[in-house]
Amino acid sequence: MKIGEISKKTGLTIDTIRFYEKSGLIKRPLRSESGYRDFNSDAVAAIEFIAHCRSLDIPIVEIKKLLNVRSGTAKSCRQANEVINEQLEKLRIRIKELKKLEKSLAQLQSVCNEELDPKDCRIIQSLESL
Amino acid sequence: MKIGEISKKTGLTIDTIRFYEKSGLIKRPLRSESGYRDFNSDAVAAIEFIAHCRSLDIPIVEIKKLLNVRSGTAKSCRQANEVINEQLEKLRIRIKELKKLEKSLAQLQSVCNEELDPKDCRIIQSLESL
DNA sequence: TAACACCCTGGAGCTACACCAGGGTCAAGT
DNA sequence: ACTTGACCCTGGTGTAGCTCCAGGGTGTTA
Repeated sequence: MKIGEISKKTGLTIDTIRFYEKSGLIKRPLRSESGYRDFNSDAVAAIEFIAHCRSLDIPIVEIKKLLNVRSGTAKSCRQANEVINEQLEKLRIRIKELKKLEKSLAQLQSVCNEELDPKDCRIIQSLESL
Repeated sequence: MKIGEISKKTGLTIDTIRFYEKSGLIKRPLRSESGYRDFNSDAVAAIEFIAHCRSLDIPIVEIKKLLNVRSGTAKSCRQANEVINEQLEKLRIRIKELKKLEKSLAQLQSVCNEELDPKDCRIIQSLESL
């Protein structure tokens, strides 16, 4: 399969797929006579695997670990568990942070919703001291 | 005030303050004979304002708009309201996305918490197809 | 043979900084 | 006078995960 077909199949852009190759996430595919990349079905499956991981916002370094488990390079799936656990923990922390931010911004939003002279805007005033 | 003092006062790193200067967020300060930056109290207030905005995760381009309102360059505070509204909206969308992600990851976490042979790990299996 | 869709490489740009090397400055202590 | 240590300077590189671009080759169809 050519890169454009993979792109359509996975929803990743062509640039992204090339980027994954350059980052060592996927093996360098065979090339046609004209130099076009030619992906076999294993490669396609790997790329789809990666796309699924990215849709869960798993960072590339972590995906590499998952790929090691997937390929059987790792002897157990412990690393996969670790990756998911860590990601989930970070995500939950992040959500808490964002909720705090939401409160702060909502508070800020509430203090002025008119078109005042800048000097009188309580948003700006609040941001001075907070 | 020298940059190190500002740094301690605001909690921003020295690099960050220099970065704000380079990005045009703050005016270039006067220099002492030896070439050290020397910030006056207006500059300090501006930097604190920026620090407060960043603590709310407002991006630098948006902070520029707020600074225009703050300085009275804008005639009303409409832009400030817009910035806060937009940020809040984006934030709420982001929180929703992250909650979905959390569900997905939690689901994934639940399917395997052992040390299995990689072939048998349901985390990996799930990531194949999703 | 022209048009058009597709592919290639290498490099720059994005965000908001952090970090580094290599060098100057300044005040205090000996 | 000299050294030490804390501070400051500039310019450049690195981070994550891509996106976009220029300048060029390839392949198929009319």
